[in-house]
This record gives sequence, structure tokens and C-alpha cells, in this order.
Amino acid sequence: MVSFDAFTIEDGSPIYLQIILYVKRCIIGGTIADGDELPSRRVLSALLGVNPNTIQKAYRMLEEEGLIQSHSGAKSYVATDAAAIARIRAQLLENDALNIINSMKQMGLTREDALALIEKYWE
Amino acid sequence: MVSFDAFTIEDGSPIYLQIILYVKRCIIGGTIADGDELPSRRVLSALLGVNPNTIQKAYRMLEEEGLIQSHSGAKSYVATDAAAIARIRAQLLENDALNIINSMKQMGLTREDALALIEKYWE
DNA sequence: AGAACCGTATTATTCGAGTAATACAGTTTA
DNA sequence: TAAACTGTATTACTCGAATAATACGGTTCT
Repeated sequence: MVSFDAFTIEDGSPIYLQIILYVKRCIIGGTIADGDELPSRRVLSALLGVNPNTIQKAYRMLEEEGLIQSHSGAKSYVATDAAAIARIRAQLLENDALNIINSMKQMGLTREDALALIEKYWE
Repeated sequence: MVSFDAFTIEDGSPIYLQIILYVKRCIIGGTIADGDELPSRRVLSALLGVNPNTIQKAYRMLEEEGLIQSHSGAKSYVATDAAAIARIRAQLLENDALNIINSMKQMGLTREDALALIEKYWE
């Protein structure tokens, strides 16, 4: 069963996008594996304190990306293969890296400054 | 005159927040200095293709943080001192670093993986 | 078979971001 | 002095995110 214990809602971006991003990162990190059972829309909405429709929106978009599988009436499961994982891994890592690099360059940091900063806060 | 040439609107977060973040990062990076003249609300709104009220909201919040100064009828100017710069610098850098570290940890990267990734994309 | 789940769909409502169109008073500058 | 700017304020509107309350039909399990 996929766990959302490590998930917390932040503000600044839509909740359904945060859920999608969380699931993708867990798939990349191996916390979520192919075939894992997902919590139902109703259960997860109660757990996170949000509306069932918000969960449905996130699940629906994950299904459209081919990362989970839903059948009317039945439970939903994670459905990924190596190709899908590699694809979203490249997408997310590149996106994160370019974002942080852009921010730090804008603030006048050198490459060495940036590396030192990551090292410092990586407990 | 403060330039917004390097600024582009992304979606995912409110425009006024993006403007505030851009100005702060430029102040930290030295692109924007104390005493610099800011483009007027009307001019910047036309330049970015957004509503004047959106610019006004960003400028107002920057003024409430003590980073710019506005007087009715007159032009607006950047007003920062070393203490203010140091304060927002610490805020932004720590925030950015912790965000990227959290994301990469979630994706199963080691500290070395993360450092290698930054080096790779830092052209 | 029947209860208890499940995914899916619909409609109405709230709320904040952003737009749009003005208006007014103060400053700058020719 | 008068035109052309400036910051500031107000009201009404659109639009998407999220809520809320249901409803329907399929699956699972006892």
C-alpha cells in the first residue's frame, strides 16, 4: 500500500499538483513500486483533509500519464515500467537542477558557492 | 533604472510573488542596488503584459518589507541597507537549498549524486 | 445475495488571483 | 502654469482551485 505519511500540503501550488509530484518522486526514489496498491480516493481525502474531488483530479492525471491504473469499482494500482521511470526521472531531476541553478546564478553565487551550500544543508 | 529584461512569467505561482522573488534575488545578486529607480506601475505592467494592479500588489508588499520606497505622485526607488540584504539573503538561500535537498532525498539521491547533478547542469 | 467498499460523474458554491476601467491627488518638467 | 507623468484607491468582473453534497454502477468479501 502506497503511504502518504511523508506527504504534507504546502501552499503556493495546487494540491493536486503537489500530490502528483509526490507520487512521481516516490516512484523515482523507489518508495513506490510497480503494482503497489493506492489508497482509495475517499480514504486519502480523509487522511489529507482535502476534498475527494481533489484526489480524483490527481489520480486521473497520473493515470493519463500512464503511471497508475484504475478500474471502475476496483482498487487502483501503480503501473510503471523501467521506461516510464527513466522518463519522469530525467524530467524531474533536470527540472529541479535547472531551477535551483537559475535561482543561485541570479543571486550571484558561483558554482562552488552553490555546491558548498548544498553540502552545508545536507545534514 | 531597475531592468526586468531577465524576468519571464512562469505559471504555477502568482505573478506578484514571482516579481517579488525576482527583485529580492537581484538585490542579493547585486543586479539591483540601493537607490535604483524602479519602473512605474503602468510602464512595468505594459512591459510584462499584466494588469497594473498586479504590479501594485508586488510593489506594495516589497515596500511593506522595507525593500523599496514609494511616495504618492513621485517615482519609486529601491531602499536597502546591508542588514536587509543579509536578512533576505539568508532567507532565500536557505529556503532554496532546503527545497532542492528535500526533493532529491525523496528521489533517492545521495549527497554525491546531488552535487554531481548541479555540476552537470551548471554549464 | 447483500453489505461495504470501489471509481466515476454531476451540480452548486466559495475564495483568491488576475483583469478591466476608472478616478483622484501629488510630482515633475517643459 | 499646464501638461504629462506618478502613486493610490475603488468597484465589478472572469477564471480556476478547492469545497460540498450527492448519485450511479461495478467489485470484493463474508
